[in-house]
Amino acid sequence: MSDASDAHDAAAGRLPGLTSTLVFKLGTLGTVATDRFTRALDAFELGLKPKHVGLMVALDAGAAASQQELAARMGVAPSLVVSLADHLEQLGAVQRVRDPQDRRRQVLTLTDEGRRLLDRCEAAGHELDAELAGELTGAQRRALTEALQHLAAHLGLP
Amino acid sequence: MSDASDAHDAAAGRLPGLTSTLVFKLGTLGTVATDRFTRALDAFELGLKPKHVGLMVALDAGAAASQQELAARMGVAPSLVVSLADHLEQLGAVQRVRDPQDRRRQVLTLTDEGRRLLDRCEAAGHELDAELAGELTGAQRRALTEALQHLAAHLGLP
DNA sequence: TCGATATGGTTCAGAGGCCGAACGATTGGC
DNA sequence: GCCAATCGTTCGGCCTCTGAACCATATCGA
Repeated sequence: MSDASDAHDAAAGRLPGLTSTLVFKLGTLGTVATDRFTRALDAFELGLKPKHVGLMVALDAGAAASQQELAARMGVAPSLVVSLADHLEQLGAVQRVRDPQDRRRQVLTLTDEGRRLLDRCEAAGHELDAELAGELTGAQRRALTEALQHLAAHLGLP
Repeated sequence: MSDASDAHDAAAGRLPGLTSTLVFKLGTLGTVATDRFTRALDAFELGLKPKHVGLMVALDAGAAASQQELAARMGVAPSLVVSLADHLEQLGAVQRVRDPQDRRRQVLTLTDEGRRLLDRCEAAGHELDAELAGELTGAQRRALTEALQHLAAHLGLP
């Protein structure tokens, strides 16, 4: 990890710097990414925020789940899931069904409309990918995706 | 990017999924990263948030700058820089000096105390890096850092 | 069977972060 | 020497998210 820029910093009497850190890079690039994604969603004019999409992804990922389970998966307060689900239900993207086995639980499922919406989000995601990583070589892009995949897996994320 | 998991999804009648997207990965991992960094800063008990560190990094990166320039660099409203600088000044990490050439401008500089503080943040960053990427091979980690570097450079970030 | 306790969902008030519109101080153009 | 532009600051408000109530339902124990 001692590359040319580090050597330059050292010559200037400085440490490598926080900017060479993984957390820092991930943090800043993460904000940029969600920022752009937010704008792309705004273009849909459906009042969607990244968290709405996060909920749909969580729904799509596993078996039908209660709102509490979803909140846990998303690392978010259950009360937030309520409002997210409210909005998605209003859009017809999500369906709330009382679990007959336990009538306290609301089982959320993605409707066909929700699938279509999620597909649109995915398309937007790919566009942004091209925009972001357009100047990376195929190999670089592959390495990046793979490394991020490892990281996510290591942290127990989707 | 058609790998095994994509093939699996396709077999299940699904598209590759938003989760295979770069924006999505960057977004989620970015939140995790800033989340952990925030907690690390909390341990300092100085009331610091990632944006404070961002300001210090911006100060450290270039020549002495006015608050407007810093706001532009950080992609943030000038009024926010005021409160960030207020707090850092109160900690003795930053110094405000009126530019004699243009007495409207406040020139911010990092004090020695600020440097020490920034070093502590960097140390925390490296700890988190070890925690995050501990299970990656050296080559993977190098590839990741390099790719993120490319991305950041392409977007005009530090 | 019935009461006590726990759990899922919802509502609501409020904390926290951030922006945009004002405003005073200072500058540069004419 | 006035007028417009610019810098920093203050302040009001929006938006997001959480935690504490609350009702409905379920489970446990006697």
